[in-house]
Amino acid sequence: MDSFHDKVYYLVRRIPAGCVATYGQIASMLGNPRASRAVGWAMRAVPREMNLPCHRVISANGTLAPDHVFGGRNKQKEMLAAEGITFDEYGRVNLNLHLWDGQTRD
DNA sequence: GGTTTGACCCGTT
DNA sequence: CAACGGGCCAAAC
Repeated sequence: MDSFHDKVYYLVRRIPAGCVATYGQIASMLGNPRASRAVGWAMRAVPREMNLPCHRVISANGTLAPDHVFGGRNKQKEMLAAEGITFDEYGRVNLNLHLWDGQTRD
């Protein structure tokens, strides 16, 4: 369990409810700020059976993942909203409000 | 072990 | 301002 994507799962799992993290941020935490793509790769590679809050992982500009990943267009949006995440009129997450500090602070 | 792809990011056209 | 391309890294084929 030392592979890159394994660390991604571990890190994503640490994201507290009501917070979101960006691919670049996670990649940077792993030590590869350029590995944002690899993070996205790990996300699409991880089975949904896993207890992984992938809905809390979004792109740097606040846009959520493509709908086909969650099987529903606003599916991810609903889950985030249920956790207290708010969106702007463009359907994007307010990173300034919910962006994860990188520490579970818990 | 080289090629392809992937839920990205950033700069340039 | 929207679209395109290049670049980065890691895993699957």
